[in-house]
Order: sequence, then structure tokens, then C-alpha cells
Amino acid sequence: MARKLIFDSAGLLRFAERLKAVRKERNVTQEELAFRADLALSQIARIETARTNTTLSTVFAIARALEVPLPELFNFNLPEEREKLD
Amino acid sequence: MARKLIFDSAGLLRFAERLKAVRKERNVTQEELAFRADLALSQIARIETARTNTTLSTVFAIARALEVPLPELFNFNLPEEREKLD
DNA sequence: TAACTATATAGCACAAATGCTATAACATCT
DNA sequence: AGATGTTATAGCATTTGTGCTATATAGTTA
Repeated sequence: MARKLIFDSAGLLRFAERLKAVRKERNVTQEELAFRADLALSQIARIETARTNTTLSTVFAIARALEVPLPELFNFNLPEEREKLD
Repeated sequence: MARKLIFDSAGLLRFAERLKAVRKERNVTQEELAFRADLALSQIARIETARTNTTLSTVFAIARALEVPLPELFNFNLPEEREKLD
């Protein structure tokens, strides 16, 4: 059975750090971002602590709310290899 | 009740088009991409037809498999407003 | 200290992403 | 026409994302 899991901790951590940096550059609180993006505050916190593998729609909403171009929001390097979890 | 839905059709369509373009630039089939990224072929097809709201982990796996930097994979403009679905 | 703000965490319910398998549709050839 | 390769679609089971609410833990300021 054992389905394949795809949670990429290392990559999600890079994204979390980048998002937090971009948000702080703009002096926006998690709560304000949640409001602007029409997302739950808990979800913003989960993303910034890399505890959830969020979706593109959510990322797009955040990018619009922060008025940050996608290439800038994704301006970080992925760790080479995903760590195996099996 | 009616939970909020966040499926961003317009944004996902832009990503679908961009991914397809990047993949074709590299002369890689969906099947080959699926194999390299360790994803299901059906999932690649769903993403390229914008029928799924995929996650960051999946996007990261694809970026690694195609050896495309994230800013390049996300080098497209989001439609200004998400279309309301209610 | 206390009050206030910001962030993190937890649990539940519902919706959806993904793997898997099979099949269909479509394209490009000989 | 047929054969072959590529892409799209479908259904099911399992896992997980997200909203929602509440609470806890910093951090800051009076």
C-alpha cells in the first residue's frame, strides 16, 4: 500500500523564509496579509512555519495581496535533492 | 455553511501554459517529466490542463526535473483579479 | 506588572490533491 | 487503413490543504 508522500520540507522551508522576508519588507502583519488575500490567519502562519504544503491558488492570492511579482516571490534556490522520507 | 473555495482558474491556466512551454522547450514528454519528477503521468496532465490546484512540493519536483529555476517557471503575469465563484 | 499586539499551535470538518489504473482522444507516421 | 507515440480523461482510495475557532506563546509598550 504505502502511498508515496511528496511533502518537500526543505523546499517549503525556503519558500516560508522568502515569504516572511517579502512580507516584512512591506511592513505587513500576518493578519493584514490574511485579510487582504482573503485567507485564514492560521493558514498564513502554517505557510510561514513550513507546516503545510500550500497550493498555487493560495500562493497567487498572497502574491496579489503583497503586490509582489511571482518571479520575485520565488527568487530563491531550491535545495538540490528532496530528502527521502521512506 | 458554504466554505470558501479558492480554486484560481485564471492563475492556474497561466501556470499550465507556462509549464507546457518550458517542457516543450526542453523536448520532454509528459511521461518523461512524470518519471523524472517521480509523479504520476495523470498529475502532469491535470496540471497542464489546469484541472488541479497543485501544491508547491509538486511544483518543486517539476522544476528540479526540468532543471528550470523557479523564477523562470513563474515568469508570467497573474491576471489582476481572481474571478469570483459564489 | 499589566495591557496589547503579533505569531504560533491545535483540533475538527469539509474539500481537494495525488497516486494508481485503465481507457479514450489525438497526432504523426508508414 | 493501421501502428505508434503523446496527451487527456475517468474513478476510486488515501492523504492533505484550508477554514474556522480557540488558545497559547512571544514581543512590545505603557
